[in-house]
Amino acid sequence: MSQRALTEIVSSRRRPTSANAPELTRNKLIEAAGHVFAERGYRSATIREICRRAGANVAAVNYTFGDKMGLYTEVLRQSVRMAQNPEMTAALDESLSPEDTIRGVIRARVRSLCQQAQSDWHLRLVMHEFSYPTSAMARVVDEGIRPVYERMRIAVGKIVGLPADHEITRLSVNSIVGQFLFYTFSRPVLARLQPELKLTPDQVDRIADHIADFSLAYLKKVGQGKSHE
Amino acid sequence: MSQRALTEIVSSRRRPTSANAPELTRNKLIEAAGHVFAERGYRSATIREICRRAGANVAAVNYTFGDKMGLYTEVLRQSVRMAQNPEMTAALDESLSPEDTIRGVIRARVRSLCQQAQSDWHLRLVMHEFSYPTSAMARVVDEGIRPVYERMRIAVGKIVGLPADHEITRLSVNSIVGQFLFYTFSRPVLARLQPELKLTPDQVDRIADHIADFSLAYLKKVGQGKSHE
DNA sequence: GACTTATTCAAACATTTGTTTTAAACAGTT
DNA sequence: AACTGTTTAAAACAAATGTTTGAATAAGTC
Repeated sequence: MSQRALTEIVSSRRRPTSANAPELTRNKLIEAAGHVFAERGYRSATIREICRRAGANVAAVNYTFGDKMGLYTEVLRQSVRMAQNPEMTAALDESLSPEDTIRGVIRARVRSLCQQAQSDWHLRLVMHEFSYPTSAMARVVDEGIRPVYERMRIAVGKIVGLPADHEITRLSVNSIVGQFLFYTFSRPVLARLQPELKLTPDQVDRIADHIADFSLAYLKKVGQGKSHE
Repeated sequence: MSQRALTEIVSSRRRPTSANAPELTRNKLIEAAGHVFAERGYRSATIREICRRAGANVAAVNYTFGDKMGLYTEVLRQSVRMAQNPEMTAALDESLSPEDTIRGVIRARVRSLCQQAQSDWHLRLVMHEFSYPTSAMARVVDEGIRPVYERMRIAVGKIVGLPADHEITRLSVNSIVGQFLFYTFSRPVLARLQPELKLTPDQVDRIADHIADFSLAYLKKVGQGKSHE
């Protein structure tokens, strides 16, 4: 167990009044680790590079988080929390119409593509957890993905006129999710395949609109078919 | 440079008449490496595990392929070749109607999901190259992906009544590709999110049909809209 | 100011891993 | 059988990497 974790248990008061220095290095480590983990994946990321980028000592990770997996878990937790950005939570509001819910979720996710400024690595990290799950995947799915997925199933179900757990409903949600995840997953390939595709903010919005139009065409068609029966 | 590669250049005849032993270990290495690379990714895969699974000596990889990247390149080349299975090449036949082309491509790709028997790792490998590209990515895209992509653009363009390089055409192809790649990428997450989704052969075919129906609803709608103008 | 505690740092450790080396086993040829 | 070239095997190497250690520094408390 890490020196610090031990200390926090033994001493009754954590975080002495001032002295926010440790909290600072802790945050710097998480921020740097996010980038490195997202770029290289868990195994290929090295503690030395993370600490170098964070401007901290090599021992800082083991001191603060116990070990490498402890840091990764913390980064992932942060990442899941960040993925629930205001735009996404607004899209999940129950008062919205089904169509607005779908358009909102798509837009919220796709938009996170072009704001590479800070939270670029969050999504890439979750992506990596998708294809090469570690022990931390279960929590990521349950806390970060399932809520959106469930909400989408309800919205889609209303449009197609089928139960939320109907096979067509589920497959349709998969189709929608697959479309916008593609732009995150395959960005390098996309860059080579369509060099002219620039991810400017308005281009990103056009992509989001396209995905919504593409998806709603099917959903509405099925819904109309059902209403005629 | 590897001992063997050197030999092949110096000696005029490769592959002495009988003596298929080296060819055998070579194939065993590629087969084992495919599994390990697909499971762990390039960096996390170790030569020792590959050789252990192949029943070969640790030095076999460096002897036969020069270095680890040489083996990976060969595995990837094999993988791209395998991805062009008979079903896919049949789907790319120019005489097919646009709709049959699209349905064929989707079906060929999605079907490769359930035949985990042998070629399971091929697709996962390309997936990994998608999200964490190595220097070998360019060839994978140009040889394995671009042909399918171009053919899809033509077929989609015909249905929507727009040029193959129109933005709507391109985005629509992305939407289709994204849908079936989702089932490969996110299989572990999908397993947790929809435990009841079993990838039996007929279920896989239903998924393929759904993706085709889902996509064609939009394409045909746009095509009809265009024909009325 | 002495004492205790928390944090940072440089160095070292132990293990893993890609690679090389050197020799032995094998196969074909004369 | 002797020779030649090819493949395999065991051991060793060198670099990288997660982790630990022990001293130095800072910070708070009496």
